[in-house]
Amino acid sequence: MKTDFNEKQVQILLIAEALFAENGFEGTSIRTIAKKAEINIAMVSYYFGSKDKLLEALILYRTSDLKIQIENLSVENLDPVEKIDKLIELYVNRIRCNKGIYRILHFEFSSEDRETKMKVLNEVRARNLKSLETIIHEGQAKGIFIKEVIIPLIPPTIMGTFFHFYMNKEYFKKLLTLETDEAFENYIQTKLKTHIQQTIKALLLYES
Amino acid sequence: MKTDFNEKQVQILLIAEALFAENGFEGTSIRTIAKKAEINIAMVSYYFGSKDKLLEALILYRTSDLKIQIENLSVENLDPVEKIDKLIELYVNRIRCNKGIYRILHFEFSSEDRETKMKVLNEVRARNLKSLETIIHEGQAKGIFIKEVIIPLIPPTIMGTFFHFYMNKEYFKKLLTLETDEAFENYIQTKLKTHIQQTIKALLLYES
Amino acid sequence: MKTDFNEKQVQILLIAEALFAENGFEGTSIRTIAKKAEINIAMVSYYFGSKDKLLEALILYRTSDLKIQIENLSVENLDPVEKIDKLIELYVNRIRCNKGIYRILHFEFSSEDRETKMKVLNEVRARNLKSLETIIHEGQAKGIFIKEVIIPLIPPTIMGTFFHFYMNKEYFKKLLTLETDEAFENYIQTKLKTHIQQTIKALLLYES
Amino acid sequence: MKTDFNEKQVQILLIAEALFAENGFEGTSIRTIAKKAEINIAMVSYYFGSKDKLLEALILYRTSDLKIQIENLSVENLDPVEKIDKLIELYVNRIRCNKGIYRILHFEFSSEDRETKMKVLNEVRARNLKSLETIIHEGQAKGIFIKEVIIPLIPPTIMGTFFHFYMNKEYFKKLLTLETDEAFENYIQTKLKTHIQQTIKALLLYES
DNA sequence: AATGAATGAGTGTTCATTCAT
DNA sequence: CATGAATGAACACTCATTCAT
Repeated sequence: MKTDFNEKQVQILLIAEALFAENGFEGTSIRTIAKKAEINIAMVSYYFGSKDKLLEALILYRTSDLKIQIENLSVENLDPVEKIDKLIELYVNRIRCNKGIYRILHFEFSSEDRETKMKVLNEVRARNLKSLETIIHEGQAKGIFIKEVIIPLIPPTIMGTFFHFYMNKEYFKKLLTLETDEAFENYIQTKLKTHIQQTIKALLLYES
Repeated sequence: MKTDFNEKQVQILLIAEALFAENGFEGTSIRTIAKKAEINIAMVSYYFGSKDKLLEALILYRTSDLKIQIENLSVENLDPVEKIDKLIELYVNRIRCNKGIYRILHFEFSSEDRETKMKVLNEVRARNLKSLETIIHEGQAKGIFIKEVIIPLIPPTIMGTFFHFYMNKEYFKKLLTLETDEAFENYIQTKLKTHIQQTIKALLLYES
Repeated sequence: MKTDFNEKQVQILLIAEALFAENGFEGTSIRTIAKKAEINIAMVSYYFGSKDKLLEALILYRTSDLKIQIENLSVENLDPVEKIDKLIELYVNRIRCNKGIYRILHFEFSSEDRETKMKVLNEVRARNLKSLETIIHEGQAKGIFIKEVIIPLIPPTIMGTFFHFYMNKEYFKKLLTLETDEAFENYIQTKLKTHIQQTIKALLLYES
Repeated sequence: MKTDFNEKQVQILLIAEALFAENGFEGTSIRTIAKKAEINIAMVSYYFGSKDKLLEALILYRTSDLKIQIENLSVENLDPVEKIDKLIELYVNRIRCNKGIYRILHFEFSSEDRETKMKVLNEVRARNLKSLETIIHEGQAKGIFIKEVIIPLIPPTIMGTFFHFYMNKEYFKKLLTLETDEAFENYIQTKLKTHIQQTIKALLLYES
């Protein structure tokens, strides 16, 4: 499976990503993509084989991207609590910058058999989880973090909180009186991020 | 707007709900619904007017259901921490029993203009938030809960965690070695529920 | 074939006629008729057998009506020119009052095989033509009317003028600055009627 | 708005015209057109966008045709009476050659809101009316034509007479003992045309 | 006698895809 | 290598009609 795409293919992928994120996979027609990309309708099938293949290509393109973004936190000279903060900040930023593909990955594929194919995605998840585990185990070894915590359930809390907030944008804009999209985005980067950090830290630190 | 549906209508609604939850609204055709419900294709339009109206009817049917399920927690003679536990249990159970409609409501309509129509949904959300606020304010007044918490961000954490877990079923089944769907369901009702309770309680109780 | 209809049937017929006249036969659905008549959808089929049969019933009902409306002009003690005036007035009024059925008869069925069935219509036409011939022959005998005229082409001029005007209602309303439908109707009864009378009289009187 | 159509489009337009003229717009399905044109059902939408647009294209195609046919009568060195004769001959010939589209235009759009969109048609009508007015005003100025005439009611008389005759073909064939369609067509070009000319001239010349 | 429920054929339209050039 | 033309299947929906009650 090829992972390098030419200029035109990338252009199509980016537009497809935006449209998929906006209207969903089923809600986006090849015609719409072609029109927005100012290319012929046949080009999508020509370049990617089919609409499904286009999506797979998009995931491939984006997840290979994700790999590069991941840095190794454990080497940094920070205490575990700071590392958690940092990790969540990284998480949030990464999702924020890749909302399109994340949304697609997490909502278009839920409960589909396609999921099994998503090796790349699973690899990313596995690495993320590994990073988190390393940090937490370090904190637990140092007696800072509690032990009664199910680590695999922490990423769902981080990502779930983010997505639930993001996908109910209009509701929260109204609720929190965020007038513009910029205000909403800004809220995510400040208050929401802090909320998630605070939540996870509390979970790890609070001895019940 | 009618809220009572006859037997056949309910049958259609239930099948539609399952299919919408499984394949999304756009991904589900009237034909599929009709075939599964063993009715004529025209019946959907006949009973509900259109596919859109069917969805609205489904939401109406389910949310009128939700209203009834809501109980008043504040009157119970429990301390705030127990109330939080109870509320989350209620939350989780309600979502669990209405996964279909919840998924539709929270993910199919994200960023759609239809959202504004969803008064019922907003009412439910408002009531839920109100209950939560009441409990937390009580806890804060008693000096049990911390004050540095953004209450409207708590439901996203509860629901987001649940949904992210639920919508990545296959991944977590593999990760947590849950062989069957029953095991998965059981995990939600025990471990996941506890994780969410633990998380929110920590958030409210941990003085940083 | 029965020609007497009960109260409910007549009600349906009248509403159907209005709708057919407005939107044509194909453009009018049984549902629309049923809704406007505030009866069950099945009633139309129940009372008349089918939509086609309804139309036939309507034609039957109206043409048996038309028969009665025809009066004998020739006996009246008027000079031929006055008789022409009178005849056209009668023509116009009759068409005006039966626009629906006339439109259907003359334009919905043109070139259809059903035409052969339309014995009643042909009888009416024959009688009308006979009346006209009698008057014109009388006028010609008296040396008032010219002889170089093809009598069977006169009804087309009368009816054609009327219908062309009526069926391009919106255009003529704009052209003649007739603001309301009432103004349009009034224009027909006054100016258009006079125009037709003037035209036919000129045709009969003008020696070229 | 494009007015040039390729070979295939013209083929479709011609078949559509025939079918629309035969069975009306509503009475003609895209499938029927496609079948008769031996093309795929989707081609109509593909070429024209929609059934409505197909009709608009047809009107455009035909009326742009009409434009070319129109000659400037006023410049010819004829007296007003001759000009009227000529104009009517032109009228009749044009309608005769474009019966299909004329029938559609005049009977499918009666009293519909679509009518307002039909700018091209209105332009043609306006131009025709203008030509007629010019001639009549000239005749009136020369003291040949009477002044008591409502000019906008003359086209309805011309066209109405023609159409009423044409659309009741079978009736008139029987009445006038015209055995064949050719005889009928011939009658239109000779007797009917003359009748209309005679009628309008009489209207304009007869001083009551 | 009258009707609500239900049907299957048909509507216009859009879809992803293919193919000849 | 790229594309405009074309396709057939599927879409939501409306139609006139029927049938059990």
